[in-house]
Amino acid sequence: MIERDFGFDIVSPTNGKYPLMRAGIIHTPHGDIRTPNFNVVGTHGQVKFLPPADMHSIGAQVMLSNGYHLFRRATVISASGGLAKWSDWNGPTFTDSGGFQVMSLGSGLGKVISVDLADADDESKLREPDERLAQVDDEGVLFRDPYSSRIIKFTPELSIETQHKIGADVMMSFDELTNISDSYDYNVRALERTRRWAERGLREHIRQTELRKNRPYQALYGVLQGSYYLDLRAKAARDISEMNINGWDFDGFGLGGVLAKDNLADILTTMCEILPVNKPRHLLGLSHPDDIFVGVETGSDTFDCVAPTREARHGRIYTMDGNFNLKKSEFKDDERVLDAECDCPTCRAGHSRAELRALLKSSELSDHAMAYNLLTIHNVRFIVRLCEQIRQAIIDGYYDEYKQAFWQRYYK
RNA sequence: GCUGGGGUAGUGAAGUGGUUAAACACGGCAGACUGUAAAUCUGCUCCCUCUGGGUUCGGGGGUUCGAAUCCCUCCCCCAGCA
Repeated sequence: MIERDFGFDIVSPTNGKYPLMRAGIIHTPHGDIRTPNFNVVGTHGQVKFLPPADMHSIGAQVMLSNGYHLFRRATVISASGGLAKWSDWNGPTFTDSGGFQVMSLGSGLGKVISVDLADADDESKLREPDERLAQVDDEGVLFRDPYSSRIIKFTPELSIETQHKIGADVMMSFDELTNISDSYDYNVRALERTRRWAERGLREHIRQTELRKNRPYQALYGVLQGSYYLDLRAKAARDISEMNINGWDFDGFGLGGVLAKDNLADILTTMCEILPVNKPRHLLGLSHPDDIFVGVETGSDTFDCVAPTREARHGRIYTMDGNFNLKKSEFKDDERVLDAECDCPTCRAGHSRAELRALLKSSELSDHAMAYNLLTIHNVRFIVRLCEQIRQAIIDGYYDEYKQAFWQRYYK
């Protein structure tokens, strides 16, 4: 049996009001991750407009990339010593499996991801099968690149093999994320498929781990689906946490496809009550403050989301008093920094809203790049700091007070 | 002064006798964004009492059933020649 250079320690006292909530430390070959933590998304192996030095300067702990997007470069990354070294981030890394793309390039193509239960069970909202860039069957997913027309058949085995080549500290099992409009019956079938894919992925993981004995151990998280159906969520939690092949099981869990905002707490509670306490859980794809609070309270340890980086580029700025759109004309002559209390390098350097707005709206590409960098630093720092403060509040026992104070200002 | 080209939304422009002029692009204003087909996407952008109605193609006049479009004249811009 191979030594697993991966572990999770809970460092917070138990909390009666939130029995599932915890602060902890995830140990990886590239360093410890203090949780709760926001993992910054760098799909293609680097965070857009946030180079490694900036990542470090704002206290980011993890970069999360994607095995699907890095598929063609996996061999090069492997030869360069793995994702952490290749990207020059040199810290802990996660990779996603490509499972999200089953939905984003498939049934939900071209649409904003719906989190509205009004769209639930309404199959008319689904993309027509022949228009999709991702076609699912039991074997795997056929991805079509719209630019090159290249076709890749992604299977659980290929996803895991690719993620092993990329060499992130934590990998995700290949799952099928369903659309909120998919029917219950479809979700039953998709969940069973995801369960079989998890098992195939775990087998491949064992094989790859033994093949790459000289490399640092890469943890594999099993991903749970089930849409907003609590019975399916419970089944997923049992199936994935009980999965065991020759003594091998999952090192942690990815909570996937949690799109229904109205139902978030119930979905997460249902899963985390069943999952073993001593393994870390990653809540896939969410980062709005209210989602993080709910996630933390119901037992999630790490988070990731494209929103802080994408919204920064689009001029949506996070502050303690809520968000604002920097592109609005009212900020044209606003000499204040983005957020008076912010400790990010952008705010500390005194960049004003007026200046940043001008850069963002400039016709010069180099000005855009400057604005994107400064704004991404700010937004990501906001979410990273939120997680740091939540962690401290959990450990020191004032979580509820912290949450109330934050909530009253942010959602006033 | 002469010759030629041209004046159409904030800007650049399509339209060159006949469906309701203003397509398209940029700019402007607002919105969206949750495991990144995203430095993206959507809407609005002449005026009004706005589910409708009205005014406009540099100014004036003319030809015609009908003119941004043809003619005359004036003004302005650009190029060349004096």
